[in-house]
Amino acid sequence: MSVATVSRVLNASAPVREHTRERVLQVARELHFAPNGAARTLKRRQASALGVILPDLYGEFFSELLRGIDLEAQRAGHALLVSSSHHDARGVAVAVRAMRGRVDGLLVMAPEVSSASLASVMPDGLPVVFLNALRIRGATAAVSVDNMGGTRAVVQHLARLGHTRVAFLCGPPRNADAAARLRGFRAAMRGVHLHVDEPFVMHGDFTEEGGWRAARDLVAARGVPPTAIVAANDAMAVGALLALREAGVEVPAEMSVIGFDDIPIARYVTPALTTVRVAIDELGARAAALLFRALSDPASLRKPHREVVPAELIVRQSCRHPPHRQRPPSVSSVSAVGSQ
Amino acid sequence: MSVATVSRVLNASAPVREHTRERVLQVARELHFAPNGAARTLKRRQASALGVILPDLYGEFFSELLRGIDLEAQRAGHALLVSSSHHDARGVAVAVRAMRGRVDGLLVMAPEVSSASLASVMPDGLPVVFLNALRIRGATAAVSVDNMGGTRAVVQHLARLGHTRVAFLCGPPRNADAAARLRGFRAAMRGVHLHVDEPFVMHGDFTEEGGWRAARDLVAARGVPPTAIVAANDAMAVGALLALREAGVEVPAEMSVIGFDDIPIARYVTPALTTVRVAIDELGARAAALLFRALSDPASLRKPHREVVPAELIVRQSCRHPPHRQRPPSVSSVSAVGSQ
DNA sequence: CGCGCAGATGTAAACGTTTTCATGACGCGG
DNA sequence: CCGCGTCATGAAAACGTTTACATCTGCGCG
Repeated sequence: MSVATVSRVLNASAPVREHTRERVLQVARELHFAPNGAARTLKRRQASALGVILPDLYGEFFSELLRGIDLEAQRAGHALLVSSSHHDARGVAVAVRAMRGRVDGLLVMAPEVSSASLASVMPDGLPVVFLNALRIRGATAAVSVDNMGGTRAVVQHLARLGHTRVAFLCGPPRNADAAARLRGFRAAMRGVHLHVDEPFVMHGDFTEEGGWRAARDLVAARGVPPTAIVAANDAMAVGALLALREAGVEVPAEMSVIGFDDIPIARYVTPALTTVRVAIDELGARAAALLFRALSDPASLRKPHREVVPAELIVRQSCRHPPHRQRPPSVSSVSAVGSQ
Repeated sequence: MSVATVSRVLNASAPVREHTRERVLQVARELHFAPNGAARTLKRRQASALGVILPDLYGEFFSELLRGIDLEAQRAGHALLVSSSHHDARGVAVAVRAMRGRVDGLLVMAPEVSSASLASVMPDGLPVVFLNALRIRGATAAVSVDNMGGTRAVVQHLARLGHTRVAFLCGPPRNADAAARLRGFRAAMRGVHLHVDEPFVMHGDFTEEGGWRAARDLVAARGVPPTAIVAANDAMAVGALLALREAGVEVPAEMSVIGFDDIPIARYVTPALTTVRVAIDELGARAAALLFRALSDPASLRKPHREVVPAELIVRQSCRHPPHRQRPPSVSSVSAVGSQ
């Protein structure tokens, strides 16, 4: 029998007489035959795979993200071609080139790469959905976290508790999420008529150690300390918690700490971390779903599409009202206490 | 100019005159040309990709594993084709078939699939390295964690502290790691001449909730309780910690708890969890390295090769010597205290 | 009884590369 | 001046599928 018949049997793409069908299947089983994916992709012009380009794979964030993507891809019968450790535009470009012809679409997360250079390395004719990226020039789709809303919730929560001197621990300078969270913080502080003390805006890098260093410096600095620290992510908040404990500053009695992301660890630190929950798996799933939509309806990519996954405040034990000012007893102090 | 020349320029596979080379590159840039991966794979008979088949993607374990694999694959210029959620033999078979012709080798983790059925679904002619699997029949390679050594260290630690009544929280019944850890526990207990009380061997499922349930039942049971709980993984140990706190049992004063894996959370729970550290990323990296070795030297797959990554006891705060027996004061009690 | 038609199967082209072989140009030694 | 080796390039086959088209076999209907 001919290769064509075999193909028809295996794909059920055309009627084949029962007798020959059986024989083909039997022989296929005997020879452990499995079709060659590359040839199939080449001919069909569809790879049944999605390319995923990530800056890194370290930590729970990426694990969750991948899980969300995989869930959606699996449902559509697609595999995932994953490539990580691409921090700069060149790295992303290399990864994209390597994926050409082996995937049907691309999910790209490169929070540290500028919008312009990202757009310039994207292949034409391959649908792309960006994750957590800066606003991308040109007609593209993107899914991102509601960083502004999340930080607004944080600031409003602290303001309600009575905090006025609030410090902010930034993420890496060129990171899109980090930048958005700082912007959100500033805007929200304006919104509740609070002043942002510039020395209270500290540099960090999204790592635990960075948070630890920043908090250590903060409590060591002279001058009136803040009563609350807002970290741009949970890892830094956890580091800050550690530094504060080492410095003998009690949380939340003397200092409130609040994070962002709600990584699993947040529940387990002492005191449990008040933070902003982001459904990271949903971020991935939504991005994948968006990509599939673009695949089935290429016209939908014409107009830029942007989705935002919500960020929700999770109140735990690391925030409380600020401590009373420690002043020599006086009329003004008493009245301040009385005003609570 | 011809396609052949273009191919030679892009791969630097044969001398091309400088002038034509320039021209080819220029045009390629203009057209944003990128070679088609499927066609390349088909012709070259090498995909520059590794297939990774996992049971799941949930939690830090897989994130770390993938990171280790990716690190090694990246070094060799290979991409990763990831497929997860394959718990049974059929699921693995489907994934394997889908990867045929798109990868150069396979990394398979299927701790719940029996060795025989796993062997039967593996394609011939494609190198495979198993992760954390039961002993596979036939000539294959595998990398696994030193579960026996890890549990031995745990038991010896507890024995040194003076524990005699030790409970064990099993993982899922058909899971290879879970089984090995239980076997290791029993063997080690025999090794230190301690009796394993069968009611103290509790069923679990590697989840936090499973650990919580088991610990709750344990303290609610009548009879003399154990003085230490060994969990087959950290997630269950964390759940047990929670259940004990809820039941008012103090850890480590009244009960010691010890885990396995050293997931990041372990450091942050209160009390910090004593556990066994496994370099999960190394597990992945070693498996990938082994696969690459097999690729460059197919003969090396002839003889089965097995690697074991070490497991190291990490002492934190969740284990202490057992509490003194609470008996009505008597001569024997006093002498027991005196004997310490 | 012959023609057309439907259903089953074979043939061959095409997908986009890589690579072998052939061809042409060129310089050099005989 | 010719033959030969070397270097650059073109032509074409091959990789393993899918699929449009051709072919063949019956069968029903005019």
